[in-house]
Amino acid sequence: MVTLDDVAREAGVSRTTASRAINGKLTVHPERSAAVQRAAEKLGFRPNPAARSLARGRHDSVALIVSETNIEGMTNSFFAMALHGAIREIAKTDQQLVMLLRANDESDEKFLRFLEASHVDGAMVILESHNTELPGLLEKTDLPVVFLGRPIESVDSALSYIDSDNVGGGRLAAETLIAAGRHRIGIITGPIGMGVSQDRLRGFQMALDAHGLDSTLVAESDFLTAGGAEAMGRLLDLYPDLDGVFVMSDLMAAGAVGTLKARGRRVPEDISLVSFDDTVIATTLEPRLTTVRQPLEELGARMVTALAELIAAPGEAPIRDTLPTSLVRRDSV
Amino acid sequence: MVTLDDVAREAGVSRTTASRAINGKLTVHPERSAAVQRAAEKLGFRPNPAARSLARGRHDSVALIVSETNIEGMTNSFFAMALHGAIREIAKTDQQLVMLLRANDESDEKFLRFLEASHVDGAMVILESHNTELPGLLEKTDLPVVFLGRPIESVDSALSYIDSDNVGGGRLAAETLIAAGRHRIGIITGPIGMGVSQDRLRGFQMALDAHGLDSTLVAESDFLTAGGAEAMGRLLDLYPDLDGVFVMSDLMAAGAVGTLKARGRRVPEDISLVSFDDTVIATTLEPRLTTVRQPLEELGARMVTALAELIAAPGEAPIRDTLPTSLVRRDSV
DNA sequence: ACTGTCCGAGGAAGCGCTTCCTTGATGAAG
DNA sequence: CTTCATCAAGGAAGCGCTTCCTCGGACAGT
Repeated sequence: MVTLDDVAREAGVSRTTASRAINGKLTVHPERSAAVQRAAEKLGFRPNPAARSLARGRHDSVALIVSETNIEGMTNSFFAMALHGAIREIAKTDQQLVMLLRANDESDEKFLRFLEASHVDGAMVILESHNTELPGLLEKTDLPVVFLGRPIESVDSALSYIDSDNVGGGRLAAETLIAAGRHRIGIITGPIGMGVSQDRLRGFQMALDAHGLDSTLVAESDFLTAGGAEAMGRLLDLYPDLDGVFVMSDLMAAGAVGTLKARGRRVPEDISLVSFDDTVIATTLEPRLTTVRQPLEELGARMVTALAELIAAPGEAPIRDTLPTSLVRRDSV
Repeated sequence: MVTLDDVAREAGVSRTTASRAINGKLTVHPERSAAVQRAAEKLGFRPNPAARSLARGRHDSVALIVSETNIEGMTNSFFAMALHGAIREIAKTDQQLVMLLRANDESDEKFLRFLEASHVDGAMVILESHNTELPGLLEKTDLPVVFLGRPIESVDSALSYIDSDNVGGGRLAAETLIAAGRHRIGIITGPIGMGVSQDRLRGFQMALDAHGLDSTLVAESDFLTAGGAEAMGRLLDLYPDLDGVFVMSDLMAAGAVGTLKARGRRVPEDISLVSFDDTVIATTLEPRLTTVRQPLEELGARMVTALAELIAAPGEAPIRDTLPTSLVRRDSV
């Protein structure tokens, strides 16, 4: 850990002056100030916020008070539900949850610095399709990190993650469609670069192959509604005889159902559909979706406890937990 | 501020012993330990987390890394959109955002202690119908607090809040319906105990009164979908000749439209509807909703800056800002 | 040339807590 | 009765930073 003293020594000034320079006080000679800045930069100095708070009597942190119901209401997305589980679990400990925003246009370098400046004991990331670069980035830090969702990098790295049994979920979806008597079964995946997509696809294909069915009716998409609508169209164009489809998220399923209706295909009469997630969408859509449930709030909670374990025992083996998925039968099959 | 030294003095032991007792170390005589606990309780001692972090080299805080897109996707609720604005704004400063969960079953007393133990410089609350007790509770603390949404207590207190122009929004809704030639216009409100409900109702009634229309066709509800469906039914039962309705949230509008359809009323042919919020629901519903837009992300951002001002200048007058609402015309009028 | 100002810089104290090290007291062992 | 271990408790240092206070030097005014 680089302290202000180190910086002062490097710059050849007193700690007092270094402090002033770092804080942009005006009573310090420009030349020396520059020297301090240079030294700080060179050594990678990050002021310890705890020491600052103590000395200043100020904390530079504000609270957002979140009523439980605030987040209970957020049942409509993967992220929100996982967040709910995580916050609940944190509240049981005496830890604080600080939210760090990684802006879309922020450079990797800058974010890493920001993260280190935060002086947190560990970090968690809920992986969605848009932040797949984070695992690779966070590998560079030796801060304990837990991901919700298997990072694609996990095979040859020591990343820790909590995930649901996506392979099993994919198999479950496929078997449900097969059991319903379907045999031209397509699949709409999330970004194929994501671990979850690969795992679900694998489970799905294993099941179809085991039954001697064609498992190559694949359309890649993005987990979102519009993408699902578009991918469904593509699939239908290529395989007009489709009678079943596994869609990897409720959101995409909403889009897919729209396309299906627009093309005059009835669900489930003409084509059966199984989706994934079991968010509220699955119950509000017409027809209500048969979907593979992921225990999102549990995943969020487990992410928190896993991180605590990692912090308590650094250098141990990575934590990799898989929670079971289950099928929720409704009206779309 | 009560420090460990105060506790030690009160308990008649050394600071070292007090520290050990507080942290449950076993090398302290049970009797003295009890004395320390009593003293701490009596004085209301809360360990300063900054001092702890500094001494222990540990921070007891973990980060949740949130990509911007994570929360951009949360466009479907009042809370989520405001949160988005707030997080973005915080990221511009060097402050940290800590999320504090107020559990549904947590006592006021306990929460207040928890809040104080957090040692944050200030707090923010996004008011929704379920956490209306928070303003009254937080008045008891002298921590700077900013609410998003006018607390009902605001009239005779010094609470700070940011709100959208709900009176103007209510008027806007009414005038839109009147301009569409409607003259039996009902309204479905949120909980009437909430400031926002009162304000929107007031604006609505002012406009109807100005045009000599009956402004008493009121049904109270809860801002949620099911409530909206139910309230619409009530309104229809009482006033079968209704030809226009102002619904105070997109969520309730979704329910109301459902009821309307079920009863064979076409929107907007038979009855015009204006809602409030402009969340994604407004564009996904059939018909797409004409709705009063609140600048939710701006409200969230302004809440952050207001809090910063409050922290910087404590004891100043409360901050009360109102941001304009606007009408978004779609297909429901 | 002498005093008075002003400015930049450093010494040192101190923020509130934990913890190493030491000390005194007690009881067991020789 | 002395010696040792054992245990509870306190003294004091120190975590990394800010900031009050002091001080030396440069400069201007007389």
